[in-house]
Amino acid sequence: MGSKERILRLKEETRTSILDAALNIVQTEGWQALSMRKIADHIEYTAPIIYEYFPNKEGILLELTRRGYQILGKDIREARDKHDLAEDKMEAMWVAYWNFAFTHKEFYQLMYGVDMVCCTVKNSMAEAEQVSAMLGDVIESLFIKQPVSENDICMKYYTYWSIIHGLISINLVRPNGRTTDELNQQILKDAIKGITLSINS
Amino acid sequence: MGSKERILRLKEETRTSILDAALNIVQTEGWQALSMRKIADHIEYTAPIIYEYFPNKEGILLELTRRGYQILGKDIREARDKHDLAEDKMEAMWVAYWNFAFTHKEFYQLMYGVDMVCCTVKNSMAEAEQVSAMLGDVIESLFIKQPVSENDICMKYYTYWSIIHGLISINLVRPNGRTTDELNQQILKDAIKGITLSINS
DNA sequence: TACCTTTGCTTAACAGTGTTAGATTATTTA
DNA sequence: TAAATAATCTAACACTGTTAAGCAAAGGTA
Repeated sequence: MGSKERILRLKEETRTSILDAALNIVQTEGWQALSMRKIADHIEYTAPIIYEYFPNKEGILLELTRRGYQILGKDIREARDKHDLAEDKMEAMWVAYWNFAFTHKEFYQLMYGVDMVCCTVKNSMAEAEQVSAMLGDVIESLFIKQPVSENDICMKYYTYWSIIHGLISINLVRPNGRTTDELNQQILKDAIKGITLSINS
Repeated sequence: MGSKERILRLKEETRTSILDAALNIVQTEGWQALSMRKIADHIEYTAPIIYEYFPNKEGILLELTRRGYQILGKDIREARDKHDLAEDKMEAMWVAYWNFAFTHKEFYQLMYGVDMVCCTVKNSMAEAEQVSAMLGDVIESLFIKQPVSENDICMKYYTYWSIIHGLISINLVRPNGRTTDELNQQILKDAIKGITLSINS
């Protein structure tokens, strides 16, 4: 009978409806609000049936991660194919990556583990501002042309910090990647030198 | 009587012993293993007394964050004071920052929200590797001198990714900072151009 | 049609989480 | 010694992810 296929199709439908519900909850209430019971509420079932479609909560997260990479892949591919020169390709691809991170914020958080918990009060902590003040002062002194605008300091500060924080994140998250310590140190120092040189040019 | 001060000192002691216990648990079992009851076990009390010293769990995390920034501040300050030239200061400070992130991994994770959950299986996901393959291919084509070693591609890939991921992280975590969208786009494109230029020089 | 088996789904429970209220014990004060 | 205060614990609440048992409806078979 054809009912077999209909049932299979229905099962596939509730499977994706679980993923949709999860994404919906995350987009409206944030990652920390995502719970199995809440997903079950959205699809009008009880929590245990979710385990008929996914092994556990992480299974749902993993599938959403896959979805995210599919979207990201499509965006980057399209950006690449819009240009001929490799330089233009490169810039367009990274800009696409950048845009993906903000238009699909929740996906990016899931894919690259950008945690946003306990970051609300942290802004106005004296100790934190002291650190950025020290770095800002030295950056200011790097400029030959004085005085330096707050904007210029800020920009260079974020440039430094981005590449270093990025490198650290990557190495903390995937410590057994294909990069070595020497390679990382090389990238780090090259990047610092590059940014420092670019200040007065 | 002087017992008032002794009691106050004792209270201060258990307060720091709570923080020490929390740090100890995190260092041996990771962030996800940190629970109020486990902290209580370590200091040989029951969970509710922790709330006499901290408003809630986030309060403990916030205090540990403060501790982290104190250590980081000291490290960066010392690195700065070891050099005279601003360029040397800058490099030493960022290297100190880098070293802090790895010698005080748990602190860094707390301070900058580098999540390491659900990153074990994620390595071998086809969709993820497809994305990095696309980017790697274009990077390879950027090199004038052919053939390009796997190492060179890898290094440039991580350089690109670091700065972009870093910029995104910073902007996702603290969206209301002192940076504007135009400034970020400027930093982003400058950085991309800079790395691209550095490939054949 | 009657029975049996399978499927779909729910209820109830377990072990864990952060957090709070009430009771209990110990200590200090009068 | 008696009252007041402080320190601590037990028990509970409302959650979390996850699992086992049971019920009810559907399907297949005689």
